[in-house]
Amino acid sequence: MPPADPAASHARIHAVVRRIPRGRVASYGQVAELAGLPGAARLVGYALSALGPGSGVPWQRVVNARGALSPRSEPWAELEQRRRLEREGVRLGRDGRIDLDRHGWRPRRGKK
DNA sequence: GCAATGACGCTCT
DNA sequence: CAGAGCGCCATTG
Repeated sequence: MPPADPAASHARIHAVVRRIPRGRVASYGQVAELAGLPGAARLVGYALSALGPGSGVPWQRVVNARGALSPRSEPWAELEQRRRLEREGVRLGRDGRIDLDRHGWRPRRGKK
């Protein structure tokens, strides 16, 4: 399969994040893998940051592999993300970490 | 077109 | 457990 176009990868990531159900979180690496870009965790973060408000993408459900939120250019967003997740039923530990064992998204290979 | 940067991940020391 | 190094792809100067 030929290499995917830049815009395609972007769209794939976008689609994967959108399928994350409420109350669950997925890691960047996981999203990247599902998007067909294994090992490109950075791309996910970059793609999301490049997006923006109103994109319809629940970016808040994307956290790092440790289940913690990633500091962004502006610290406000981190708090916003945490607040949104808690509102969806996701509880954070004392260290601000999410129990992936409990809230980690387990995609179904329904893909075909 | 090259170099630097960025919401990351994994392995090794 | 903490720190450093390498890989990954796209965007920007």
